[in-house]
Amino acid sequence: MILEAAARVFVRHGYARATTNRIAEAAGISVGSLYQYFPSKDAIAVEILRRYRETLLALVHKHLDGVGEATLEPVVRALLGALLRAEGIEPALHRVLIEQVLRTSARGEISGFEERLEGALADAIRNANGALFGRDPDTTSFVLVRAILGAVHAAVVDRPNLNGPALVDELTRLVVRFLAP
Amino acid sequence: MILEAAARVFVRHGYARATTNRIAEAAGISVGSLYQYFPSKDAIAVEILRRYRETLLALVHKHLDGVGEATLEPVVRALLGALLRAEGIEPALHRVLIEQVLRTSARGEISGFEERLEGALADAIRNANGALFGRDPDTTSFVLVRAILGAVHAAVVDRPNLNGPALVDELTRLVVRFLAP
Amino acid sequence: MILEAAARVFVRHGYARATTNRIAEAAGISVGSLYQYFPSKDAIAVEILRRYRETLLALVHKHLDGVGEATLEPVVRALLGALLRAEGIEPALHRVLIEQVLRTSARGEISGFEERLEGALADAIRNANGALFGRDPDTTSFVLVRAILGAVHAAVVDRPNLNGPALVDELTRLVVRFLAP
Amino acid sequence: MILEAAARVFVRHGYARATTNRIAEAAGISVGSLYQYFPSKDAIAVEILRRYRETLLALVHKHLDGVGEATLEPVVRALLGALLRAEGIEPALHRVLIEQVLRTSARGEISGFEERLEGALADAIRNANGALFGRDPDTTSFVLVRAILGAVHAAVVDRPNLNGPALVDELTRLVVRFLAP
DNA sequence: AATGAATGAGTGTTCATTCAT
DNA sequence: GATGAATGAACACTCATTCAT
Repeated sequence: MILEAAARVFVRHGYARATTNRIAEAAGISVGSLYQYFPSKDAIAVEILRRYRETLLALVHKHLDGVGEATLEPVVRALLGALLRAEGIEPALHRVLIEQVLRTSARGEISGFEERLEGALADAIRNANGALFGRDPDTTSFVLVRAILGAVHAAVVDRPNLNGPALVDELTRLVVRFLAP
Repeated sequence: MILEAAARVFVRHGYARATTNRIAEAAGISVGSLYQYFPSKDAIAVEILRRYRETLLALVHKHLDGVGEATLEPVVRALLGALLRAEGIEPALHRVLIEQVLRTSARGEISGFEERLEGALADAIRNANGALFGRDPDTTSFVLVRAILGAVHAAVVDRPNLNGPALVDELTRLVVRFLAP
Repeated sequence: MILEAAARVFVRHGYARATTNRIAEAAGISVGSLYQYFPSKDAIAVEILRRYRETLLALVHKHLDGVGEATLEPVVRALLGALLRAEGIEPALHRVLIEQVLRTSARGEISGFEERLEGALADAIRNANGALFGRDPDTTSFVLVRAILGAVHAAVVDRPNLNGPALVDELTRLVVRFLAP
Repeated sequence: MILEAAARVFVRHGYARATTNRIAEAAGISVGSLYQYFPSKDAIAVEILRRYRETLLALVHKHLDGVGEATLEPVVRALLGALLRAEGIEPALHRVLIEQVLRTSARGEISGFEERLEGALADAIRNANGALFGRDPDTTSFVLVRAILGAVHAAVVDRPNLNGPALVDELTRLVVRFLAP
């Protein structure tokens, strides 16, 4: 409850202007109670971000786990479609958390999300394509994860009305062509 | 002077802890004088971001203006290399501004940067490739701009030591393959 | 139990930072139960101080009751030794209570301790010395009680390693000479 | 101005309930201004105590500097009289500061006051009496300083109406007899 | 134009106390 | 009786902004 309320307040007011009293009010409790569940405002944001991150990672794993060489394209298409249909992404929340919380004390506790995605993708690549002859798998998955995250994120945040098949087509094409040997 | 000083203070302390007194001190003037040139702290950040944005756009235009079909790959490679060599990107400043300023009051005054990049890219695409038969140019440039921005930004911010030729190779491959008909 | 626990918490954290929850926890009960036995945090401190005061008074009486003229010095020496050996003084507790509790609401409920000591001493003086010709017994016992309390308290609190025979010698000398006719 | 106002508020409300806003109001300024002169509430109390301490030490030195063997009694009498006439002691302020401020962070910055008094007294003793044959000068001055501080302090705080000649007589007797060889 | 002392609303956080269970 | 979650007033402190000099 508190996390949901806090997420709403973060989205509506931004992190800096989301006062603990406002969050408590939105959660229908008192500030005092808020502090019985979370030791600080930062801790609330960190927990929201942690859960969000786990959700996304689970979604990615769910799609990539069964991937094989023949199935690369449909799997990528399904994953991207799921991401874009906001099954994983909560745009405004993601934005405010990434943009503002990371600046605060919590930096270190949160990092590693993209790195884990890169690892998951690198594994999937090896399973599907064998070696990308001559290409460094670390660099390849770094570029791909960050590029896709950038595009998906931008699509969800800045172009909510663009989420049509054309977008999935283009994103899928980007991935599949990039991963061709 | 004020803008340079403010940029330094933003980078060093983060937006929220960059007090106007600190900025004024770093600029060698008094707070009072600061407010004679900028009506608010936000206005300073907005102006920094505006200039930063213009610099990046100019860099992109400079590289794309002479692009022709035969030269797509070297041009892309040169542009990406320039971006990654921090000729355009100042990672820490970019991060603090994007991550923190946009949430504040200034949201609306700043947007449009990526859209203009997309326009520039779309033009270049048309000049170089003619039509990408059957593909929607808006969606294509949207995906490409956001993907590249995501990857370049991540590389500059999170992997300052990764900026080797392999990275440029992969990024160039991403672009060129994606733009193939 | 509650009082012992509270005393420990007062000593460890100071009065202001000794929360009622901490006290209850130290006592192995809940805050709610705490408030079934004491109406407020102050009341706990007052009761601790009251008992402490009674202990000290009893110690003084025990030594002074049998005093006679011939025995003044050994009695004084024994009493001072007992006080300094912490048979009566618990320095840290004394300090925190005296220094912090008295300021709170409880001022009036606690006073009278020194006055009763003065009375006890005045009686002992009369028994031992008869009249201190020409000297006002009230002033004399006031001065003596406060001087000794000051010195003993300082010794226990500030000079725990000074509690040797030399200290008792000097204190005894102070008392005996002062009470000489 | 701030220190005077703070002293008044400390005395009236006690340290814990002396809010910085109250102090600022009493000083006729805003909280913000308060913090331009002192970095914290504690710092204000520490500075008050420091000045108070210096005043007292100066008073003691002024009286003891010219002491000689023959003049011990009149000098002691004059000093005690001065102390009791509140030339040096501000009872309520002293109490609240000693009792409450020392518990806070400032402990270390303030200590040493009594020790310096002991040193001053020890010097005076040597000048006046030569050696107190066989007695440890450190213990002697410790006992005397703490005893006198205790008695004088109590007189000023608890017996404002007792400050008559009889009190000075008794205190002087205490000192002179104690210092006799 | 330049200064910088002054402002005061606003923040995160604490903790004595209450009361439904 | 016992519990402990809930309360919310209160606090120290910050900082964007103003304005008299």
